Amino acid sequence: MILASWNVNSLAVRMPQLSEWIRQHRPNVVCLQETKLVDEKFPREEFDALGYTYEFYGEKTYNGVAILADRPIVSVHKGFIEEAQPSSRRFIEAQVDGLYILNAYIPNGQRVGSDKYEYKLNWIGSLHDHLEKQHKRDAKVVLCGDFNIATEDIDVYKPSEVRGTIMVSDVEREKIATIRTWGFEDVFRIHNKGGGQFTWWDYRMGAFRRNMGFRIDHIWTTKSLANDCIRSWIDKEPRKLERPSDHVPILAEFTT
DNA sequence: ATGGTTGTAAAACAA
Repeated sequence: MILASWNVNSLAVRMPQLSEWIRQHRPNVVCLQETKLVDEKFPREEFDALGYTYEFYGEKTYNGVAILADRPIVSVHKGFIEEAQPSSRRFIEAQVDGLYILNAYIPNGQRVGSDKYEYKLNWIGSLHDHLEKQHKRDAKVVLCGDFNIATEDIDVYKPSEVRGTIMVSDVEREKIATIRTWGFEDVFRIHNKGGGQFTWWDYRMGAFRRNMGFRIDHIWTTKSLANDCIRSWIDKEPRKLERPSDHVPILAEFTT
């Protein structure tokens, strides 16, 4: 089974690219973030035509997540049981082929020390509570999505330049480490030991051309599923298209 | 330390 995660930064704008990309790669499960669509506007017919089932949790203008699969999606839950603050639509989970698929769009946090940074930390706390209450670390669980955190220095283009700033600050790294130590492994990192492999480049300053990137989109799995993971990779190609998302897809293949 | 760009939506705000 191949699973992909992609922050499309507006599904309305990116649908033609996503549709073509799915046709080319036919991943079995696709987790999307930043769909920026109310549920009424979710492009059901286009995914029907592609032969995918879907579950989505969207809102106007901001956020929004979705799970697509080429097989049935069951046991869907939208949002957490309890959240630090009233729900922005950033989390959806479901079961596909007996795997628990958790799709997260972790808040960006804007600036270290800001109210939004505090919200980011609290949101991750709510995710931890949710895992404690709803999941078992000995089950086959995938947590993927846009984490908005580069977990190690090799996940950024120039650590000395960005140290302490948003997505790399120590406090948020420690916070996301509480999620990892709950019971996850970073399957991309298991299969790719080197640096310079990124999933996001700022739209500004020719960041992509200069490879000024960050690895902030992740696929983490529990131990038993990590043992089933035979490869994981990033597809940079969509970032080269006209009018790209600022993120690219990350994928993982499981024998499961 | 700002500013650069994109998306949404109609002036800022989020990223």
